[in-house]
Amino acid sequence: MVIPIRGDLLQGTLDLLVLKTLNWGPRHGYGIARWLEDTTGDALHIAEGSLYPALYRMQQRGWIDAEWGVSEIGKRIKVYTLTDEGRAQLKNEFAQWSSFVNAVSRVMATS
Amino acid sequence: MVIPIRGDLLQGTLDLLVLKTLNWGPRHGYGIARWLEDTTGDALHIAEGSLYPALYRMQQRGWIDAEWGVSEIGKRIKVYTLTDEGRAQLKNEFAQWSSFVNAVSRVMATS
DNA sequence: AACGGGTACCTCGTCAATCTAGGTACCAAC
DNA sequence: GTTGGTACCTAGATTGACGAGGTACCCGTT
Repeated sequence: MVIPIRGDLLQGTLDLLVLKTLNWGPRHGYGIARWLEDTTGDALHIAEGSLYPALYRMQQRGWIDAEWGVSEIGKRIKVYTLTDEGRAQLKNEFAQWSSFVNAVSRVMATS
Repeated sequence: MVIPIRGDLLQGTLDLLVLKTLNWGPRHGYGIARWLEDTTGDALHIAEGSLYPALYRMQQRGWIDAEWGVSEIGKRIKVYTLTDEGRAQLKNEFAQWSSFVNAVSRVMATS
């Protein structure tokens, strides 16, 4: 049974997930969503209405670069690449995430 | 060094933390915040502007009961108690949280 | 007497981010 | 010719956390 994950849990983590995905190499938006869903066994669902605004934000912040290209099957795609700033941000966000998970775990583990 | 935790990470998790706190027994709002900050070594900061609205929401949803009382030092306090529904919600939210952390971990662990 | 600081509650307005539901476009398969 | 997949986008609604403010009482210090 797959437990549905509420959207507000994703809040503040979507960027981290996207940055991590792009750390493996350039990818286009749709591909990022598919990759994330695949590697989490569909535990995460990446809504397009969340993803595209997020990609836009991250581009504005200089974390990723974008350029138009063509996919293997001939579709017009926008390919995103991690910048140096993006790599720094990834490191940063992962540290925050770890620290947060750690804190919550400490609470949940109390007895 | 303490890594500051962005507020959006807390989004969707504050309820879980409060429910878990109340699972140890009745507590008042201010006390809940202090307990959470203490047990996480101040990794989490519970803002009152987040906490009190959250308590109100959870009461409306039937997860917690509230009644006025007096603290050990004579202050007027509002004491919250977990309901059966709240206990069910705690179980539910913890399952979702675990599932989510698991999914993110799988992404972050890829190599 | 005045002040700062701790306990304890509350609310208003702002902000940020996700999601739903729509839309466009092309192509392959049935 | 209609469904379904790939691939992009946006507008509006909703939600929740937060900062900043306020009230009230008490204690200890200046």
